[in-house]
This record gives sequence, C-alpha cells and structure tokens, in this order.
Amino acid sequence: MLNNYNTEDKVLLAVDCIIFGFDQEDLKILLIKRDFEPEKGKWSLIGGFLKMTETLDDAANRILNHLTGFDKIYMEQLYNFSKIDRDPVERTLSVAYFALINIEDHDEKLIEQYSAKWFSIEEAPSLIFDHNQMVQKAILRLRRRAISKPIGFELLPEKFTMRQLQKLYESILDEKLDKRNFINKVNGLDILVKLEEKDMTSSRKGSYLYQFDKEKYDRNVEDGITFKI
Amino acid sequence: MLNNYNTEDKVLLAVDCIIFGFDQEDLKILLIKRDFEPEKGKWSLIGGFLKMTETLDDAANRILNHLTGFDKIYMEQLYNFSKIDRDPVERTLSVAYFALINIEDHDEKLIEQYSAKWFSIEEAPSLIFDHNQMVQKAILRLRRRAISKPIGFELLPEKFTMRQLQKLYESILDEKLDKRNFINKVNGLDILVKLEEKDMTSSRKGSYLYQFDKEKYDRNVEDGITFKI
DNA sequence: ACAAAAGTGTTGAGGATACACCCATGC
DNA sequence: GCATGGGTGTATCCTCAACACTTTTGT
Repeated sequence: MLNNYNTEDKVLLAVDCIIFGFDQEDLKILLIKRDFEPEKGKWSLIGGFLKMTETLDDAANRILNHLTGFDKIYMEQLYNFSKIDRDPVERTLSVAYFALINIEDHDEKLIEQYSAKWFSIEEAPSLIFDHNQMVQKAILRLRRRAISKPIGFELLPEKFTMRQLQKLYESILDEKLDKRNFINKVNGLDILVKLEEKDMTSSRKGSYLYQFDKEKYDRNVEDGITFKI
Repeated sequence: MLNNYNTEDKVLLAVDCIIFGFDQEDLKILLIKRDFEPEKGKWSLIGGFLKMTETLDDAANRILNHLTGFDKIYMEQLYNFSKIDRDPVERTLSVAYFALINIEDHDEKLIEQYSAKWFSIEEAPSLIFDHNQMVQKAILRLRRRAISKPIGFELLPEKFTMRQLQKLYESILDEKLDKRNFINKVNGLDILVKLEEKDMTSSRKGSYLYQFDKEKYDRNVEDGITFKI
C-alpha cells in the first residue's frame, strides 16, 4: 500500500463565493474591495484558500460565515476555474460557490469591516481575474434553480407578499411576469401559507403576507409534484 | 506585488472521468481494473492527476485520450469531490468529468491494454472510493443534458436509424417512449437529414438512416428554437 | 372623490399524450 | 404466406399565456 503520491503536482485551491441578495427591488451581489495585493483596491468576490483539513463545502461555509456572520446559508458548488494564469501571483485553481442570503438580516458591521458592498447585477463593477465570468455562470445557475426548486424564499424575509415574491422572480429571470398567472401558479404549488396579517407599507389597501411552508413543500415533493415556475 | 501565497496549503487534484457509451441496446460506462495500489484489482473510473502546466479540461482530455485513443470527445466538468478521507493514501480532491463517446469506433487495443471494460449501468460493479457517487451524479447530469441539448448524437454512429436514436433516449431516460410521438418530436426539431440509404441489418423491411445536421441545428438555435425531447 | 396598489377568473391556442393499423421484405 | 420490425396520423387533454375590471383605504 502506498503512503503518498510523491511524484504528483500539488496546487493551491481557492474558493470564491458569489453571494446573491434581494432588496425588494433588484437582485444584488455582495462584493469586496480588496485591501491586499494583487489587485489591491479593485472589486472582487469574497474568497479564501482551501485548508488541508476541510472539505470544499466547509471552506465555502467558513468564508461566507466570516463575512456575513451567519451559518446555514443556501449554498451550491458551481464550477472550477483553472486557466493557467488566472491568478498572476501563482498557479491557483478556484472553485466557485454561489450562495443566497436574506439581505435584511445580515450583519452590517461585518460588511463595513470588510469594505463589502451590495451591487445590483447591472451596476456591478468589473472584477478581478475571472470573477466576472464566475458571476455570469452563477446567474445562469440561479435561473435554472429558481424555476425548478423553491430557492427563491432564501432571498426573502420570513414573511413576504406575493408582489415581493413576483418581483424577486422577475429580477432573477430578468423578465416581466403576469400578476394573475404568477399567483395562480404559485398557489397551485401549494407550498405557501397565507397569513391573516397584511403588509401596510406598500399600499393603502395593504397586501397579505405569506410564509413558505417547508413541510407542505416536502409533502408535495414526496407525492411527486414538481416545483416549476 | 506578491510572488506567492506561501502560507497556504496545497493539495493533490485528481481528475476522474465517467465515460458513457451506447451499444445499440444499453447505456454503458467504461471502467478499468486497477493494476496499482491502493485498491489494486478493483474497478474504478479512469483518472489521473492534474499537472501544474495544464487546465482541468486539458487534464481530462489527456486522460481520455490516453485510454480511448481519440481527441475531441464531448466532455463536461461535473463536480468536485472533497471528503477528507476519500482517498486512503493521501488527501486528494477529485474533479469528476463526464464524457460521451461512440462505442463503435474507439480503439479496442488500448482498452485491452488498460484492462478496461464496458459495463451497462445496471450491471456495473461497485467502484473504489467515491466513484459510485460520481457515476450517479453523471447519470443525472446526462439526463438533464439529453433533454435540452442534442448530445445524444455523440453516442451514435454517424448514420443511425430512428429506432436507434429512440432506444438511446430510452436508456438515458430509463423509460419507454412512444414510437410515433418520438419521431414526430424529433422531426419537429428539424435537425436531422434523412438519407436514401437503409439499414438492412435490423429487419426485413430495412429502416432509413439519418444523420445529425449540425448546420441545421445551429441555424435553428440561432432562430431561437429550443431543443427539447 | 381620487389615486395607488391589491386582488381576482376565463378563454383560446398550442403542445403533449394516447392510440392501431398497414407496409415491405426475407425466409 | 407469414413473421418481423418499420412506418405513419388523428383525436383529446391539459398546460400556458393573454387579458381588464373591481376593491380597499389614505389623503
């Protein structure tokens, strides 16, 4: 039995995270202004290096937790970027992750401390290395996910209105949706509970609040009903 | 400007390939019997280590070429597997790739030389490390691809019958399809050319041969027509 | 009374599915 | 002449898209 693969090359493995948020208007991503070389002063995704003692998911969690202050974020491995000279300092591969967080209840202080800032997708600055490419790929993945899994709720507060949910889907899919068709579809999925409460901030009439009901969702999925918006 | 990221850990990166083929009956995968430690004598995916001087795609191509003898294989990056102890010898991450090859025109000798063998998905032996998991993931990816991109043709000879194409899709999707509906759908896509020739091996009557027409396909895609079986 | 957003159903078209019989040929 | 797989069309269902008016309430 071997003890090691001595003759093989070892490489540095970075983990970079595309963090999506939603501010009731636009889909946004969280970027940081680098305060270290290379490319100091430019905008980039948050990232870090994989440690010998952790899995990739662990590393992505650690990095996300460090910046946003919380755990149990929806997170998915996205793709590897491995161009030889993608990092000018040294040969480095990067594993991109994408994450969804509720923009409202995350820690402002941490974000300030790291010079991080939310940018709407259209207004995001150009990023270092191949990070723009990563963001593009993440958006496409997010779209595919959004229409096949109920991940949208990860981006909303616990209680939300139908209008908010619709706006979120509109900004993810980058297209206008019909109000009635959207509501009919969502109601057809039977994964929300309508609350008695109304949100009065958005209109005179007020609009009912809803909650995502994970149990209902799981039951539906078990019964073979597929989520599809 | 930095010259290196001295303090960070480096890791071994393996590339493992799930190679799919189709023998007119079943969907198959190509496996090798390992003639080296660890797990010598057991079945595994083919793989190798990433070299400092190549991208992941390069590495996957090199490994595939080495075993099958040809280049320009349809190939896709699948996922990273990074459990700490997945390889008992040493901490190793693996990037899984899946590939499609035409089972008929590949090099028998190379395959013998490497003790490689085609297994139908159901009859495949248990594999080393986390390779079974990789295969499962590859099958799911293949299914999603097959209904949204015309990758099926990569697995068939240049000229094929409708029955062959249908059988291929049936084995990828693991369900029976209706003959007439399938033909109508495929013809509706307008991406095949019907040849004058018939294949006489499968029946008395003989069945017409078709060819995938990449130009037609590209034109249709440009025009916004989506492939969907 | 009016402005501003919320809420609510129906219809029509197109795509998907289900389904059965004749054809050509080698033996 | 018969057995074998090849080829073909239609009726129905259901999903998806298009579409406009009434309600509530704060000012």
